[in-house]
Amino acid sequence: MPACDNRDDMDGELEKVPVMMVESASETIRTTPSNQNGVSSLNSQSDGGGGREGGSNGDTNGEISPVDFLHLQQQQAIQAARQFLLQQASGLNSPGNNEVKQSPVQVPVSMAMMSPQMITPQQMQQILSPPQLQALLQQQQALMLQQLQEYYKKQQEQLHLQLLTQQQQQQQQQQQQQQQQQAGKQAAKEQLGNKQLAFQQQLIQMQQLQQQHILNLQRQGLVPMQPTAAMQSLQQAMCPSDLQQLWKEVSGVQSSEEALKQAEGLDLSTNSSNSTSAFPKAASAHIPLHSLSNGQSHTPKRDSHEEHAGSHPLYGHGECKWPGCEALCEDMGQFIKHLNNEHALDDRSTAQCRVQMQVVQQLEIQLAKESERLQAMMTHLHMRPSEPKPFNQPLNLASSGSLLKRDSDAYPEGLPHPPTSAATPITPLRQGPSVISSSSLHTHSHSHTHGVGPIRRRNSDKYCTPIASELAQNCEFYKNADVRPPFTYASLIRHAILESPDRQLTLNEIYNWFTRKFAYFRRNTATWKNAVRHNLSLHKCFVRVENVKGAVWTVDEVEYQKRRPPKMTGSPTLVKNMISGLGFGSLNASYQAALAESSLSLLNSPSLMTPPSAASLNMLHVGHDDVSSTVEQVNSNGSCSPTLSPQQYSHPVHVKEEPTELEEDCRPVSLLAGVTHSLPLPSDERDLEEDLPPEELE
DNA sequence: AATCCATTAAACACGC
DNA sequence: CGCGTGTTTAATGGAT
Repeated sequence: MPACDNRDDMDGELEKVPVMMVESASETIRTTPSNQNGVSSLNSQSDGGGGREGGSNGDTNGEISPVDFLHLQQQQAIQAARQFLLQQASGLNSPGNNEVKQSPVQVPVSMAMMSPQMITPQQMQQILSPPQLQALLQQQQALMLQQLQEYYKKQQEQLHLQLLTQQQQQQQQQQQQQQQQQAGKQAAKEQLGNKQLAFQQQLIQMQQLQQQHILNLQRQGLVPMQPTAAMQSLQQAMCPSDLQQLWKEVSGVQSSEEALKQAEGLDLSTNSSNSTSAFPKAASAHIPLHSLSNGQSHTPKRDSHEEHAGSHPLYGHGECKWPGCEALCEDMGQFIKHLNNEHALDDRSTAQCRVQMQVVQQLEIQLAKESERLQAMMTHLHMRPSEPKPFNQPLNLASSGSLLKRDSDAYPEGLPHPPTSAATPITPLRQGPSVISSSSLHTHSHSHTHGVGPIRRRNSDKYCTPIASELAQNCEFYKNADVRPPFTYASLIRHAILESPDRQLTLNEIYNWFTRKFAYFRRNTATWKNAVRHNLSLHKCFVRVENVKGAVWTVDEVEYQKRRPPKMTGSPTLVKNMISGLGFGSLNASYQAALAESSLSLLNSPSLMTPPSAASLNMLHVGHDDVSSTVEQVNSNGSCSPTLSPQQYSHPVHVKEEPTELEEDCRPVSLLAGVTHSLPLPSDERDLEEDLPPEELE
């Protein structure tokens, strides 16, 4: 997917190149950026796509080398095989006639769960389609099962030898006799009738040895520990029900396990249930605990030891929420009683606890991965810092990075932050326009499809109500990111004009405003300038006022509001559209509402506007003016409905009519520009200014 | 399907 | 004449 996007980007760039080249030749505006852009695009293309900077993003995401893929395949297979192995191991404990309540069976499972090296099989899932996974899994499972079965048998023989020596030292001849029988599984099974304590002890020892052996193997990497198949299914579809199912499987493996054992004919069960359960429990419960807990700092805390203060995380809706339990408890007291009875410190609980740890760990890994992917996506779609950026690559990148970062840090709480996980320390990349991101995305892709930039989304016009807040929030972004703003020319022009001290601008000043505020408009100048002129002339809301120095453009706010669809109400719809546009339509309503609310709160509270604005102080004069005027607009405009604002703009409107000579004489329009140049500019701003053709040069 | 609107392109006029 | 500015027309396409 990333690759495709990149390709599209490239195509878009390429298509634009000729235009830009032509324009840059005739444009007064600094052409260096455009030229660089074109060149870089061409170069990257001549590379045969090798220059796909975007690849850096994609690499971290979905793409995987063949080697990695093979590795994953092996892990997958091994994982499946491990499960088989474990089940066999558990088979050692499990008596011939398994009792449902028998816990020893679960011990090996718990061991299995204590995977020291958490390899993520979900990588596999990201690459393969479910059917592919299924087929692959089955195939490899069969293979590896066979191999491991043989291997396991060898190990068993070794264990038997070990046991034999041990037995000779410690045991009596009688026991040895038993052991010989045990050596052959079938034989052992046939002699089930004779249960002797000593024999059971031997079994226990053997089991311990086997477990230890498995552990050793695991440590040596011979038997990589991985989440069980259940864990993987959990990753594929992690819903509560699945979790519950998993838990039931884990805590009640008897059935499936037994079936498997029988199928394999490896049932080693020799003794009858009751008596055995005690030993393996005690023995196996500790082994995994201590020998396996490398890396896993948290030792399972048992709920029975927790203090219960009215509520309990494991108790809710009258149910015990212990994994796979679902026991009904009428009240807390009953629940605690149940907890202490049913989920006391035993190997089963321990095993379940480990599984839960595993689950959490897997989820965290998954979360980290998804977060990383999200960041990469954001980076690619919004910032596109890795792309062969047109203008001032190093400078702009550096400056934009810091700016963005600062902006991000300064973000008010209420702002719709990206749902990045707190668990994953991710690079503090700014996600671009916080509110308009989707529309800008839309825009961008659209522009690519058409070769030449800007999109004209009608809906984008709807979005222009919040334009003030949008720009205020993301001005840094637009200044540095080559993203077309999701606003119509008319709204942008209006904003530019209203933002000016006198609410009037010359055409050239409007041009400069565009280039100053949007990196996007630093290229394709002929196109958008023509569009600006066209809009100025076309829309009644823009009034040309003759002036000594020529003419300035003002905004007839009444007219402007007139032409706007009355329905468009503001953030909620906006956010909704944006979310859907982002492909997050599945987000629950509450989250959407939260987003909408947060953006609304922003619009309604000028104070919240301060932080972002502070970041824009880099803009110096522009920044300041921008802030004040923006906030002003936000208050009126942002309070929503365009319907009620016209009056509030009456002032500007009037200003425009007065402007004539007196105004002009008092306040030359060029004053602003002059100030701009006299002031020291931050690096990026300076860059921008250099790019500008500015009237201020006059 | 019709209509509106935004965008883009382009032709043209005018003044400097 | 070239350029900037401004107006206008037409085509296109998304949105309603």
